[in-house]
Amino acid sequence: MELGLSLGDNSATPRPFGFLAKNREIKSTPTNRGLEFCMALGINSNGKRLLQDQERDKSSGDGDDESEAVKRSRSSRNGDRTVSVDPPLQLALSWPSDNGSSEGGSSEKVRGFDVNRLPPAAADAEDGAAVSSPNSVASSFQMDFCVFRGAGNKRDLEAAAAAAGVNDGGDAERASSRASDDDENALSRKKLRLSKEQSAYLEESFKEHNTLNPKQKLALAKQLNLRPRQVEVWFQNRRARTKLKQTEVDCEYLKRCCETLTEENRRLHKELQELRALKNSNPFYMQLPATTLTMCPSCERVATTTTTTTSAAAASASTVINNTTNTTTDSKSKAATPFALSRPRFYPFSQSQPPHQPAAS
DNA sequence: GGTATCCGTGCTATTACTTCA
DNA sequence: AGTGAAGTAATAGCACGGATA
Repeated sequence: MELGLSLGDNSATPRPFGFLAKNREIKSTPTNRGLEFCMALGINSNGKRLLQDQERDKSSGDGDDESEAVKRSRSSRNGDRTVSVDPPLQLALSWPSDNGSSEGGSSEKVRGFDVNRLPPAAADAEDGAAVSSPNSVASSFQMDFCVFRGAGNKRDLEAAAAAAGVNDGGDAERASSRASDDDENALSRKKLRLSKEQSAYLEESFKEHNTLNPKQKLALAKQLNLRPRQVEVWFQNRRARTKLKQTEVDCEYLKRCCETLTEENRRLHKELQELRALKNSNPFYMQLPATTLTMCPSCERVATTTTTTTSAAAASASTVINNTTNTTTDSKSKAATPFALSRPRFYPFSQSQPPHQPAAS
């Protein structure tokens, strides 16, 4: 198979960079379907990603154009001060079939293309000379292309720029070497799995602070030989996991709470019925003064006992029932509920201490 | 001082991939 | 070997706050 690479659109009049303005026009032209498969093939680590994106665009049809436009606007918006995230160089890739046939054949080849492998031509193109014509402007763009696309996305661009210092003379080199590091990662994985050491270290950092400032992010990334974006994503996902875990714990707690309250309510209702029945059968039975009731000093609630069989106790029991049914609306009564369980917390870290809970009465 | 815009960041939902039972 | 579930890296989109013009 032979790869034919051409700069600009396929029109007869080559205008090296005119296509940048016409990009979307080209893309939407049915006769240029092959042009969708352009730019960055095998040039750097993100060649794979770009190919995947193009493939996704292809498979999802024109419906994705809008989101793509949004993305573009976002990236251009975010990148306009430093560098454009849009590729400065667009390589139009044509796939001449052996029988010289149609675009169908070319798309078939596209489908058969292993995005995880460098195409031979591209592998040779690591130095940039193999893809572009020697006299073309493209070769002078090669470095920039590698550098900026290698950063991956907007946030990496920023991070890389911050790490290297945008205007420093040696930055391109540094960033470029980073990009080539990414090449290895990107080519050898579809999805990175962090090593145990990396995960453990990130976990340790997360224990100290569950968010990162840019400095910490960069330091961590450097230390773990990861991209800052990866560190950022890891922390994001870690926070999400923590929150999810907490939600599960909360849910479990509320469930238990509900069960306990239901059971207690049932019991008190039953007791109340018994007391009323007793009162009706014997109205003068043991009228004890209310002062015999005990009050919990911490929650300021009247403690009821199952052995109390006075009318006053019945009234008290009734109060308890009313209180328990209002626990969701009245915070005070909620806190005062004798069987109110302290809300458990998911503590991922051993050093974390649960908040102080008042002693249950 | 109020307003609009830009930018960075976090959160959430979702996807895509890997691992394991 | 095939499969579904669980775990998780990665992406996209949105909201919000701070900085600046």
